[in-house]
Formats: sequence, C-alpha cells, structure tokens
Amino acid sequence: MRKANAKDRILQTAGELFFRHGYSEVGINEIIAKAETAKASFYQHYPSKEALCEAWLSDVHGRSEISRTELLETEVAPSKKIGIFFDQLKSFMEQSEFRGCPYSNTGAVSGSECVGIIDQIRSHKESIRTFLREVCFQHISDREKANILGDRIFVLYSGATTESQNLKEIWPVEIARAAALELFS
Amino acid sequence: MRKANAKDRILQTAGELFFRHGYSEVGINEIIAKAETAKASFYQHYPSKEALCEAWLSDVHGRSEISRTELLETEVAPSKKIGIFFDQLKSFMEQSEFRGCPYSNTGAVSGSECVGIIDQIRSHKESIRTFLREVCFQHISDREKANILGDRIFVLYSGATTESQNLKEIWPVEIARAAALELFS
Amino acid sequence: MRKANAKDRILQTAGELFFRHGYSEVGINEIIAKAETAKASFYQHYPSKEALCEAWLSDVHGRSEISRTELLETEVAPSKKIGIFFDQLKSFMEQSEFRGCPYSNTGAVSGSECVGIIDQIRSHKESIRTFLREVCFQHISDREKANILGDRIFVLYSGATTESQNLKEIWPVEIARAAALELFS
Amino acid sequence: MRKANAKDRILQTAGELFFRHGYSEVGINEIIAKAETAKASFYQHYPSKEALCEAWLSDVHGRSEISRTELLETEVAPSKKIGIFFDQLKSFMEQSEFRGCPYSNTGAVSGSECVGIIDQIRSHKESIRTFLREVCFQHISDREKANILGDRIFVLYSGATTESQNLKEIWPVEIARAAALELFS
DNA sequence: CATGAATGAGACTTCATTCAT
DNA sequence: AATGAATGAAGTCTCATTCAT
Repeated sequence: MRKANAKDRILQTAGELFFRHGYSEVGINEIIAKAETAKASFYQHYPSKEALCEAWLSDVHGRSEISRTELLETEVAPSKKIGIFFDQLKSFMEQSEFRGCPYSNTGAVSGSECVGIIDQIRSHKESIRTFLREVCFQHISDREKANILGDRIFVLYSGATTESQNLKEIWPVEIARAAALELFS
Repeated sequence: MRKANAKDRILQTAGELFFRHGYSEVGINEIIAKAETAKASFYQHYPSKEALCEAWLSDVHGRSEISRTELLETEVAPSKKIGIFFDQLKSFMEQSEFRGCPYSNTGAVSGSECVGIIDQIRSHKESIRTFLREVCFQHISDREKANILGDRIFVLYSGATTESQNLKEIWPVEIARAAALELFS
Repeated sequence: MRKANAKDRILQTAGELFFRHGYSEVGINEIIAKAETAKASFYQHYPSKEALCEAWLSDVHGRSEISRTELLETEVAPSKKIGIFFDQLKSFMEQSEFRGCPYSNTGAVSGSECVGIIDQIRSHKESIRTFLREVCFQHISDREKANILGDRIFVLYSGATTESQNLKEIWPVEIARAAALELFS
Repeated sequence: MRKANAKDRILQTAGELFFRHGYSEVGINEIIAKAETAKASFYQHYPSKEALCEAWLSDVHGRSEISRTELLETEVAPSKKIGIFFDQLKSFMEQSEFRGCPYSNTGAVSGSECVGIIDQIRSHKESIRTFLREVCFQHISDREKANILGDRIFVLYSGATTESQNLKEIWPVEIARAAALELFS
C-alpha cells in the first residue's frame, strides 16, 4: 500500500498535509520527503504546487460526492438524511481534530489569481448546496420552497463547520443539526 | 495622517494586507515596504509577525465590539437589531470584495502552536455569540431559549460569511438574514 | 548593590556575558536588557561594543594583577607560589564551568583590525609571563635561566587552561601543575 | 580545480574563512559569495551553518590524523618525532599568520548546545593526546609513565599554540619544543 | 544622565521551480 | 519515469549604532 505509484503517493501525502496544516503552510519539500519521491518526480506529475492543490481538492470532492449521491438515493425519510448528513459532519470534525472544511480553509488564503482553486471551491460548494436542495425537494414538492430551505440548511452546515473549527468545540454542529431539522418540519 | 508613528502605520498596513490576502500570504517585507519603515523598526514594536497578527486581531475586535455594544443598547426592537446585524455583514462583504471573516481566515492557517492567535479567535467568536444571545434575550425572556436561538443565529451568521466568501456572492447573507428573522418570530 | 551607576552595571553585566558566552555571541541588546539600562545610555558611556570589550578586559586584568602582585610579594617559597598559582587556576576552571581564559577566547574571534583588544590580550599575557619569570627568579638567581623556566611554566599554564576548557576536564591543570613543579626543582 | 562541485567548494571556502576569522565571524553570505554558489545550494548540502562547521572540523581532523599516523609509524627515534611534531606546529603557525588551533578557536565561541561541534573538538584533542602518549610509549616502555609524559607534552603543545596566537610570536612554540625534548630525555 | 524610536545592513533559513543526467 | 544538484527570490529576525527628546 505504501508502494503505490509516485503520483498517488504524492497526492495522498499532500492531501493529508494540506488538510491538517493548510495549503500555504505546507511546502513542496515536506511533501516529497514524506512521499519519498524526488523533487523532479513531483514536477513530472504536477506542473506546480497550485496544480497539486487543485488535484487534491478534486480528489476530495470526488469521494465526498459519492457519499452524498448514495445518501440522496437511499430509501429513508428526507429528514433522516439531513440528520445523517450532520452526523457525518460531526464525526468528521471530531476525527480531524476540528480542522474544518478543506475548501473554505484553502479559500481563506487564495487570491483571485488562483482561478483553478477558486473554481474547485465554488463547484464543490455548489454541489453540496444542490444536494441539500434535492433532499429538501424530496420532502417538499414545491421547488422554490425546497431551494430556499436547502440553502438555509447549507448556510447552517457551513457555519457549523466554521465555528466548530474556530472554537474547537462540537456544539455548533449540534445546534445546526437541530435547527436544520426544525426548519425541515 | 500618513505620518502617524511607525507602530500605528505598521498595524494599519498589516491589517489591510492580512485581511485582503491572508496572514500567511503576507510577508514582513511587504508590510514594512508599504508602511515605509525599516525592518528593525518593526521588530522594535512587535516581537514577531505572530505578535503583530495578534495585535491586529485585537484591534479589529475592539472596534467591532464597540459597534455591537452600541447596537445592543439601541432602543429598537430586537428583531430590528438582528436585521441591522445582517445588513452590516452584507455591506461589509460587498465592500471587502467578499474577503470574509479575518478570524476564521486566520484560524484556517494557524496551527495549535499559535496559542495567542487561537485565543483571539475564540474570544472574538464568543463575544459575537454572546451579543446574539443577548439580543435574543431582549426578545424572549426565557434565558435557555434565548441562548439556543442566539447560537442558531450565530451559526447562520458564520455560514453566511463563509459561503459568501467562497462563492463571491451575497445570497448566503440574505438567506441567513431571512432565516434568522424567521427563527426570531 | 544592584543600584550601582549605569556604567558599572553595564561593565559588570557585559563581563559576565562576554565571559560565559564569548564576545561575539553577546549582543548589545542582551547586555542593556540585563543591565536594565537604555540603549543610548550605553553609548553615552562606551563609544562602541568593542570599547566595552576593552574596558572589560582591562577590568579583569586589573583585578587579576592585584592577586599576582600579592602572591609575588608573599613570604613563601617560590615553588609554593607556583603551586598556589595552579591551584587558583584549578578552582577558577571548576567554578566557571571550564570557560577558560577570557583573553584567549576573545582573541579567537578578533581580527587584526581590533587593535585595542589585541593590545589588551598581549599586555595581559605578558604580565602573567613576567610574573612567572619573577617567581622563577626568586628561585634561581640566574636571570637567563629564570626567564626560560618562567616561559615554560607560562606555556604549561596556557595549555592547561585551553585544554581544560576544550575537554571540560581538570586533568590538564593538574598535569601542568605537576610538570611545572618538577621543572622547578 | 576552481570548478569542483558546489559541496566541496563550499567546504573549502568555509574552511579558509572559519579558520582565518573564526566561526562566529563568518556569515553564510560571505561563504556562498566566495564559493560562487546560491544560498539554496548551500542548504541542499549542509542543513545548517553549524553542520558545515562540523564538516569542516571533521575534514581538518581527517587530514591531520593522517599526518600523525604517518609520523607515528616512521622509523626514526621517538625524540625526533617530538621534534618534527613541534616543527610542524611552528611552520603552521607562521604560515597561518598565527591563527592558532581551529578547534580551540571554535570552542571559544561554542555554547554547550553545540553538541556536534564540542564532540569534534574533544575527539580531535584526544586524538592528539593519544598520538603523543604513543610516541612517548615508543620511548619509555612503562605505559603509566609514557602517558604522563605524553599528557605533559600535549599541554605544552596546546599552550604553545594558544600563546603564539595571542602574542603573534613564535617563541612559545620554541620554548615548548625545547621543554618537551628536555622532559623526554 | 537617561530614554525609546528609528535605521541599514546583514544574520540564518526556506520557498517553488528548473536543469542536466 | 526518476534523480539530485542548482537557483533567485523571499522568508523571519537581529546586528551595532544614531538621533530627537
């Protein structure tokens, strides 16, 4: 497993480091050292650190997208799905020592010149937003109302993540979960 | 006005830069160049870049605290205060080109070793949380319920800031505002 | 005692620091901080760091000269004086955690441009050399022979100091003492 | 010859500078300028200035060790070897403008935190001490007595180096040489 | 006598990237 | 595909010294 090809090893290593310490706090040297690759091997696979960041965000998105798609198609009550969604956030925050959202964290240090990164962030966020709108639509058949409700839950979800990270406490997630479920009924 | 003393010039310059580009993206060199000071003058006033960051966050906190205290003591309906609070957030986001919350953004790149910074973030966030709980308490006399409502609005506020920044759009603030007011009634 | 005048406080503080860490390892800031003086007060009393170094070496010399003069004039056998001289060196090395000779240590980092410092070193060393020659002359009445013997003991003394410092062990002093006394008889 | 690889060029350049001016008086900038390398190239090869110092001391030790081993195994009278040993010191002092022992000079500015450097100094000094003890053992078959004699000559050697450096004169070496040979017979 | 702000030069170290092999 | 050496620019921080008050 440690002997995956270099490209994957780099992506995995960088992912862990970017996530834990933040994109701007992790250097190429640290990545290649931990991934046990040579410097030039890195640039063979990724044209730049920024490109690696994009690859990482894309990778995370892919995996999280799958889980949302599954959840969306599961045969349980929509309200239950919202509960599960926040439960997943809760265990994610606790397991990651409250590191928060990789996308928001990366966005916090990305200027407007980082077009690729900003695009990844936007599309990931829109994807979650869409997911929540869809769950709401499974509950309310009024598209308009479902969208509004979804957006509200989206904002709650984001605030829960952000403040749980800032305060290193889990209550924001619990508060958001309760609020979301109340809005839902 | 441009000829304030060096310490203030540094703080102001650094504040603008930290806010716009993120703490980790701004170097001492850039700060002292824009503040028109010598490097050693900087270190005469601030023992480290991290200390400057703390001074900046403290400064921002001080000014924002004043505005919240004023708002809290104003003689208008609590629901109105919530509206104003989100209106201020809206214009702040728009005026700052959606740069978002200085505290959350700084927290995104601060490891657990940055004790001073993390403390500033925590206390600022708790201060806003307390403010919102107090406004709610002016509306509902049940302390328990007021606290829960305040915390929910706090989460909405944070999510609005974060996602407005991520998407460079204002709708999250508007959604949060509407949701908060609806929870309020 | 802590409230001696600034000039003396600076000299004493710098002396301790220069001795313990070496002239080049100690900065003006550290000195004035520990001496509780302002920076400009320092430059009022000493025109430069180098001048302070000279004052320190001169001060040390003065005090050590007194003890040698006393010893020279004491009414004991010359061989006994040599023994006492090395005994003093021994306790000095042990008490100072084997920091060695302030003069040699300073000379190790002083280029030929530091005229004042180099002069201090030279005259201090010549003073010790003269002292040893005189003690020998008290023992042998042949001036020529006394000088040679004195110089040999001087070299033993220096080697003892240097290697005791290098090895953080006391045996070089003991070896030198025994050798000196043997040469003496 | 000027176009050796960067690592060697750095080591050689730094060696010359450290020797001539003292470890603490030489900066990385001066080294890389004279070695015609980039700063980052330096840190590719040596993790720190201190590590470079260790490499330098180790290099010097290696070369001096060879010459001592050769001398020890030469087929001449032991007393002759002592004479040669001091002759070498004499020409070294004269050729180097009385810069003295790289190890003692470095030790004069190395705090107890410089473990690697202090180790190099100790082992170099012990190596010379052992050499002198062995030469003496070739002369006296009594191990005990040979050790004591060797140690005395070691102290003379060190004192000669130190004071020749301090006074910028060669007589301490000559005095030590004569004393050593006299002890020897 | 004393002070604290100001400074140019330089300290050591790391950055993301490229090149020859 | 992989490697290690090389790099210019930039990173944070400290140096001894001066000046206005």
